[in-house]
Amino acid sequence: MPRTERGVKRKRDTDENPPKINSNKTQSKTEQKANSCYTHWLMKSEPESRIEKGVDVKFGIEDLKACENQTACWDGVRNYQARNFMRDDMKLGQKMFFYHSNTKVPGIAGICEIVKESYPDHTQFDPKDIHYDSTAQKENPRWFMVDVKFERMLKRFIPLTELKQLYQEHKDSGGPLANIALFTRARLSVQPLTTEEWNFILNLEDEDPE
DNA sequence: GCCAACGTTGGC
DNA sequence: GCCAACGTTGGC
Repeated sequence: MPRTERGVKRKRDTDENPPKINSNKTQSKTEQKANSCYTHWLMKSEPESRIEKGVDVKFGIEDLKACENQTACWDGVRNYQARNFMRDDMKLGQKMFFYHSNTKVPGIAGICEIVKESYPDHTQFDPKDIHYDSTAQKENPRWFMVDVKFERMLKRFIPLTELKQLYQEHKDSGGPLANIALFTRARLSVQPLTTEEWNFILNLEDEDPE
């Protein structure tokens, strides 16, 4: 139930024929890369109440913890590249960072596991849902989601500012975060991480924050 | 609440 | 298929 993907009124589909989705060059390049080496993920959701079309979009990591089995479906994603990562590349047992966005101190809060691979996002067919897509067809769903299960909180919250500083240093030094999607593809709500990026960030939880 | 960045739409 | 207009994301 993440509501990070804000409502989209879609009049026309640019993408009826999977898997050849985005003709956009940067996107297909990123996807090829994803197929070959991305095994970890970062997914954004908003931990603070915000009313959109009369509905509270809040879904922080504490909300996931409170779910049955500490598991929830990641519905409401309405961006093609984000969808493609979920639909094509996320595999059972892979780990993802739960990122808090649109909040006073954005950053990474915890770790979750993919416990169910992609299946159609039911909210696209629900006229009462804020992510309803009137043009989605039951026989040919457009939007997909995965199930994620809470694993643990990070030992300390890793704020965006810290990651950003490291990113800027690594851009010059060629360090592990030099190409991290969090800054190179800032608006993507479902992002891939290389194993190197994942391990580097994970090690930060044992360090003292500056 | 502002607004830069960027994805999408649709006229041509 | 270009690209201006428009809409969303999300940090600040």
